[in-house]
Amino acid sequence: MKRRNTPSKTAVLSALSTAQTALSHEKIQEQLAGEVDRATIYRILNRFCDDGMVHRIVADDGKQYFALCEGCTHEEHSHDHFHFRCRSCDTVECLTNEISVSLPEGYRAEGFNGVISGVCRGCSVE
Amino acid sequence: MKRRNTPSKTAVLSALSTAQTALSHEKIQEQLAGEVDRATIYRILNRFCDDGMVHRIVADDGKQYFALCEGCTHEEHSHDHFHFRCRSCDTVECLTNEISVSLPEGYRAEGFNGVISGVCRGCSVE
DNA sequence: GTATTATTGCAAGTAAGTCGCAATAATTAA
DNA sequence: TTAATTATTGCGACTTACTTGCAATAATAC
Repeated sequence: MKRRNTPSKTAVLSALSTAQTALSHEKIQEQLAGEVDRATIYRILNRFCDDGMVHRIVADDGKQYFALCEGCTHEEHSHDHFHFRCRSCDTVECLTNEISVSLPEGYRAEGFNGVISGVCRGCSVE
Repeated sequence: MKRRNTPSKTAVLSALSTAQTALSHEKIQEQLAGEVDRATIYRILNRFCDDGMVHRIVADDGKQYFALCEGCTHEEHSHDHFHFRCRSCDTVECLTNEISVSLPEGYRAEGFNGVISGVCRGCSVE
């Protein structure tokens, strides 16, 4: 199944690449209000994840956040870093620490999802 | 607000303490089918979390899982350990590694939620 | 330009979790 | 032991995040 370039896809991609943080579907929809359908945004994001361009973070609020992959090839992904979600402004950002956890014998790891929540710098200053 | 002992509360508690793993609301409901109402189970679990008897894990499937706290006092909680969710049998269990992550200046951590997903021992053998 | 088929928009559906409210029952005090 | 207080329950309705079916649209390849 070959991918096609569409205005919607471009719009979502540019929203993601402009953002300094990971974006929820909601935030993306706000930016693209009127331009792109809700369901389409979801589908585009899922495709991006399937293609390994974007990684999906499931935060402790149960919602999905999306961030462009940096320094990942299609074969080699390293998303073993934490994310921080601010409980005040609901912003999710990538932290730089890479973590490795050793699993018990016989376990196979496929995905890593680490989120620390609390209050970010901006919100604790105010 | 003082807590009361009820059969429902006891039932949920015993489900949690019998289990070797963290339980989803769904799993608990299965066990208590007909005995306790859906909403009541949710409320009991939330109360347990508020009281610090139970910790809540939000897995990468976006669902909540609950596990009894071990070795936590009301004042001092340490839940900085990872969890493992098997994508095949959907079981969530606690791992023993404790992790500490350093945050950037000005950030305050309040919650930790780390889940590694993959295939557990039981499922990879079969 | 035409054919192929990925992608879109819309509407409806699903699933997890919450909430209001009246009824019930655990606790406390009499 | 009984009566009063109020935490808890059950029910139903609701919200929110996300998915899906389907017909229409529009990228791409020839």
